[in-house]
Amino acid sequence: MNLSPHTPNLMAVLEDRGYRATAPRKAVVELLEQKHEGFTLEALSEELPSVGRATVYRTIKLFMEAGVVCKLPMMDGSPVYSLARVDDCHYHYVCVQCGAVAEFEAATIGRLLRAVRADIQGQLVNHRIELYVTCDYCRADGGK
Amino acid sequence: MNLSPHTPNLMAVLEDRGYRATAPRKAVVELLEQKHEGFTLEALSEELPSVGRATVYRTIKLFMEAGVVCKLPMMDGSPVYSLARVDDCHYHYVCVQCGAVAEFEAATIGRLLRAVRADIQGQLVNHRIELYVTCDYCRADGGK
DNA sequence: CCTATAATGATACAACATATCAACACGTGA
DNA sequence: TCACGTGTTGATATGTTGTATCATTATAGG
Repeated sequence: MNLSPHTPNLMAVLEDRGYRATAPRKAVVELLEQKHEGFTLEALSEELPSVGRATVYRTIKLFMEAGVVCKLPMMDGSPVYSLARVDDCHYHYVCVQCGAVAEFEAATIGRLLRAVRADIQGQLVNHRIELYVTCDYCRADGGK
Repeated sequence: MNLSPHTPNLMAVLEDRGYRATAPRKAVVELLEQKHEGFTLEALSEELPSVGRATVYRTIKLFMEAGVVCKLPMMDGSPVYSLARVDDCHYHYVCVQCGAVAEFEAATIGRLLRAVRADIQGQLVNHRIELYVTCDYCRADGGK
């Protein structure tokens, strides 16, 4: 893993996985590097009129397979996408108002999972933990 | 709260909330009481050809508002619905193979949230925790 | 039994996402 | 440089999940 936080070379991630560095993909990457937290694919696509919608979805899917982009559900279930900056296991918290996504890492969670494993039937294969917050910026806005 | 585990009187839940006990709703309830774990609304609707799709969705929505039915995302984001049997705060684990849903309660989670609150910016307003397992039954099937 | 209102269901629509497929771009080997 | 095979694109159609609309019907309560 050689993703440097905040400035991963996204195009290289794709090339390392055997994909070509095409113009449409570069356009997606360029946008991604700017608005890398808490975006929707429809918005992304609208901001890239030169790139087909299908290609935007496909490119993001490649990044998800590479573990570089995460998709998470808002409280109502609608999807938000986010660039992952921490390379290994991480969790997200999302602002319920503006959709901004941040990551956190909690050693506590490992302990939680070990404790929970005893309480459930079956073999734990995965888990999902999402926190929903009002971010400081939105709180300062006074709910505007 | 007077939901007796495993056999809640679902129709009464609706009536307590001011809704009528109509025939379509009774049909939904009857099915719900049988296959109460890990179902999709499309499947539910298909099994109730006498009830309109919209009514199935509407009825389940009422149960969700009453806290009696939960909607949770599978690992790929697709929704699964489940009857809630425990009345207060509870969490779910889902079999990734058959979609069966079970509930668990972990005191640990309260501690987790308190610990995490210090690690994140913003005000925690909600959270989501889902565990994905291979249930004993599916494991016995040998991945069939 | 009448009437106001809740509820239904057919249909259309919306949001999010993938499948199809002809046209195109790209790298490579001749 | 050309030709070829394959990866890629984008327009379009389709799929999935869910809600809005609205004319019609059912229901409860006087």
